[in-house]
Amino acid sequence: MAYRQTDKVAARLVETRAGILNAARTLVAEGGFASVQMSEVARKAGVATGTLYRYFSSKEALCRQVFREVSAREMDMLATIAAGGEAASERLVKVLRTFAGRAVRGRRLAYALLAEPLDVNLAEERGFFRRTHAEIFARILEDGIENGELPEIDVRIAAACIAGAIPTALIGPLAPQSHELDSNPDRVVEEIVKFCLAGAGVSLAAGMVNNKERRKTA
Amino acid sequence: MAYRQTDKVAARLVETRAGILNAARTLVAEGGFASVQMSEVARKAGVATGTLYRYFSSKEALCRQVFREVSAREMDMLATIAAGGEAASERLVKVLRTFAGRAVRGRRLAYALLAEPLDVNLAEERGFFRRTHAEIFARILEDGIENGELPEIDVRIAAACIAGAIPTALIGPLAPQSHELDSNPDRVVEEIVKFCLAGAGVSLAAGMVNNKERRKTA
DNA sequence: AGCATAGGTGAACCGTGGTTCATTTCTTGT
DNA sequence: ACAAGAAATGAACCACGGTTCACCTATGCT
Repeated sequence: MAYRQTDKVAARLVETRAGILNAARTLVAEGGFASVQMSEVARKAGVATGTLYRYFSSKEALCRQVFREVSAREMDMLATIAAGGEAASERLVKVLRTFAGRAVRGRRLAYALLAEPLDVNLAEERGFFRRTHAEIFARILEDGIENGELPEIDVRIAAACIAGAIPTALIGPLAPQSHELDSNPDRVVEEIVKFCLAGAGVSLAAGMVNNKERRKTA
Repeated sequence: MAYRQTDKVAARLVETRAGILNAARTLVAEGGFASVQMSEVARKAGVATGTLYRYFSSKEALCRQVFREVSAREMDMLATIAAGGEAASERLVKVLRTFAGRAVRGRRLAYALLAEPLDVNLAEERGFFRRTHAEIFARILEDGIENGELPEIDVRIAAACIAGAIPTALIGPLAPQSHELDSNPDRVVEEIVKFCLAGAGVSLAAGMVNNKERRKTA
């Protein structure tokens, strides 16, 4: 025999793969998944279109991977907060603020992940993403109910409401004008969070305390 | 000259047009806008594909019209309730229940109107539809704030939250299983409405009173 | 150097489904 | 009945963009 893949080559392959994902991710962040064209991805990654198919079996597979990588970061972030040791209502506030805050700031990407029309294959991926959100919310609500911080509500439904309210109020046709979001993102985020907290039965007073971070509460 | 359109013919044209819209609407209700194919519409309407283009300049135009007709009915319904003379919180409860209730019962169509991935042209139409919802909610909230029934909140944002929470909690990946919705739609609707009312600051007690329709309240 | 094999290329291919248009059929006035 | 124009037809057309594949280049071993 006369050829066996060496480390150097393997490294280059990894790099190329990363480059392709990178190019695709950039395109998504610029114009959503709909704007991703294989020829464009290839151009941006500096390879031929055919090459893409040596790394990903199809456009769908590529987009899926992009979706996963981008959404994983978001989910981890929320999961970390949710796993913290604070009181349920405090964790809830933090999670909602983070979720909403990141969505406003990365609106284009948030749009792609949460609201953009996309075909069934990717919709599955999004389904997972959103269900994970809802689960995170639901678990915190459960905690809160268990130890009496929150009233007894259907946590699944409340979680779904939250997971729907936040993106809708921040991105898409019902969101405030972009310039308002840019000039005053925190106010809008606070208002949305307030709505969701109230919906879940968190007393507003408790929410407000968190606003200033425990001062002399503990 | 030798031909001038007569009433009989004009009537037939109107009928054919209606037939086409009807066929298209049926297809939408069955499988969403994505499943609409001109050839299918033609088959279902009993005309040739070419004929469609004598009535609608393009597929987009046809779908747009279908969207408008279907959504107009829904909007009117809500607008009528909103214009009623009851107290703001009562009107709010009614509007939310109607919105959610109709969505659960006509889930396939609601999906097409509210959640299905569709391309930009129709997305515009949907934008109008959703903005109208939000406006209806917002106006009621304003009324409530003005006469002191409700706390002072940002009505635009609250309205957007509501308009996002309800569909998300009822259709799509975060909704309860279909069989649960079928067997127990009212419970789910009530729970969602409760969340939204609480979010908007309607005291739960008031909401509950309405549940039984004023008994001896007034 | 020479061979075997992996990796890369990009122009051509192809399925899909909306749209067109030359032709046919129907309507109406003379 | 016939002409003149309107309406309907549906097979052919076309654009689009993902995918393929025959060919080329780079790499590693002897």
